[in-house]
Amino acid sequence: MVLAEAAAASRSAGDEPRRRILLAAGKEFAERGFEAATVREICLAAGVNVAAVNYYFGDKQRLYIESVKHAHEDRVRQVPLPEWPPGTPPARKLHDYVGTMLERMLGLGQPPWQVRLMMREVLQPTAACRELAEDYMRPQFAVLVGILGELSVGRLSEAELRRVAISVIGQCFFYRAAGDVVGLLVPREEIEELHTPKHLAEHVTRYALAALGAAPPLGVAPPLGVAPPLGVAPPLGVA
Amino acid sequence: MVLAEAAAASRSAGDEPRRRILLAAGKEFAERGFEAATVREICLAAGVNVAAVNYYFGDKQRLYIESVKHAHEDRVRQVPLPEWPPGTPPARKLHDYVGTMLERMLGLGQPPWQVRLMMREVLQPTAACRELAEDYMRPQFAVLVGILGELSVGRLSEAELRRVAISVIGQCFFYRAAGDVVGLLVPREEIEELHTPKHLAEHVTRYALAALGAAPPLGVAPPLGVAPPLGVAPPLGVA
DNA sequence: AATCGCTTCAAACAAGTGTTTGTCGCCAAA
DNA sequence: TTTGGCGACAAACACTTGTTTGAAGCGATT
Repeated sequence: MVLAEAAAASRSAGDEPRRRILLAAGKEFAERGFEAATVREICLAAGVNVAAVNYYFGDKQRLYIESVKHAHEDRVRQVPLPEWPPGTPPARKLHDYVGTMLERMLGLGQPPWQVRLMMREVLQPTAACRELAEDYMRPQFAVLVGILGELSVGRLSEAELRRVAISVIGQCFFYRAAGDVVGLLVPREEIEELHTPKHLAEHVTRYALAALGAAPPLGVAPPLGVAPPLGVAPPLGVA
Repeated sequence: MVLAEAAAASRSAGDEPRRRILLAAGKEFAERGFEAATVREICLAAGVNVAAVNYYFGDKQRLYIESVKHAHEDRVRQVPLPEWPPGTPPARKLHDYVGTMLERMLGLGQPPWQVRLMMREVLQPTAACRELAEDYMRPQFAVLVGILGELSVGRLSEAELRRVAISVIGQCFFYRAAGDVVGLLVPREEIEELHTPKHLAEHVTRYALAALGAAPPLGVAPPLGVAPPLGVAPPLGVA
């Protein structure tokens, strides 16, 4: 059909400039922030005319919103949460969860500007992106709280679980957000060796498990790897 | 002396506009970032002429650097680390350290823009402010690593201690940096009750102590307060 | 009174900003 | 072939930006 052809054309060739703008805008906004990024620079990088932004997105503000949404959805699609079969030990779920979160933040396979863009939003949310926080982050947060609830089998209140969840997320967040400063405090080779998503996931998970009494304290037993089965640790005697 | 009088005048009345500019600039830079903040707005808020910025600071860039330094020094002076007498239990030191850090970040007695300004620098350090990171943050970080070393009495390597230290700092950081998003995930009254510097300090400290085996796991024993003596917990039997 | 140095000010500057405009080329529909 | 509309473009628009300028204002010193 001619109509189908036209539609396809307007979505492939026709939307190619639109996607190029979205890509360039994401990088530029991430690196320089909304107000400092210039439409001209974005269009130059995208290889389109200045007027194209107005043509495709209306104005700079709406281009920004589209960029943030696009970046986040892209990132979540790239690194999804695994599906756990019933009966999966909560310790493994936690490990997977933390690993996924860190992979999203630190994963080197994908451009880093996407995360940086999100960081800006977290630090100072834009009105249009609160909905994104509501729609995406809240359910993710609930999953984590659920896992922690399984791990602590009723010993902690909902409020306490949320605090622990924030602690877990905060650690993951910090490794990315403050990466530059961390680089000033830790030897370079240590970062390259130990600050990979895999190693950090083990650390953050172990840290949480030990704090909850679901694993031995740090430095007491070999750190959990992928190989050894993850279960709830034997109850600890309390003084 | 006339000379002394003149010097005093040039440092009190004479530097009053300078200080007013520094104050207004700090707020403006913190809220909008370096490039988005405008010299005109700053001068309007400070009640001085636009040319004053150039007169007192040379240009916008140097005004920014001065603002960041001023804000940080001010904050550190407002909430200093306590002096610990020899023999102070490391668990108490950790509690004090975390409390100080959170008080600096969340303390309501002082304007919040100072911290926000620092957040921007941590997220994306400016060339001129790396020295600040070197001079101020590195020694502070070393103190924390030392405390954690005491707590784990040789069971952890230096690299592992640094990772734990980053975890502790990351949690404190996140409570401030992502405050707005946290507000979307946690009920309002829970924040007002539990997300105070004091309560959070207890949580972060307890979390770390439990992870290191220096306190019972979360939810097993009453949380540590100021009253009960803090010491190293009895060694834990390992499975 | 005259002079000097420091501070303040309104005004202007050149550069860069987001946005709009009118035109031109192109390709399918009539 | 003509027509119509869509997409791209250079040019211009109105505005804001950081910075500079030169002329005062003011008090203390000579």
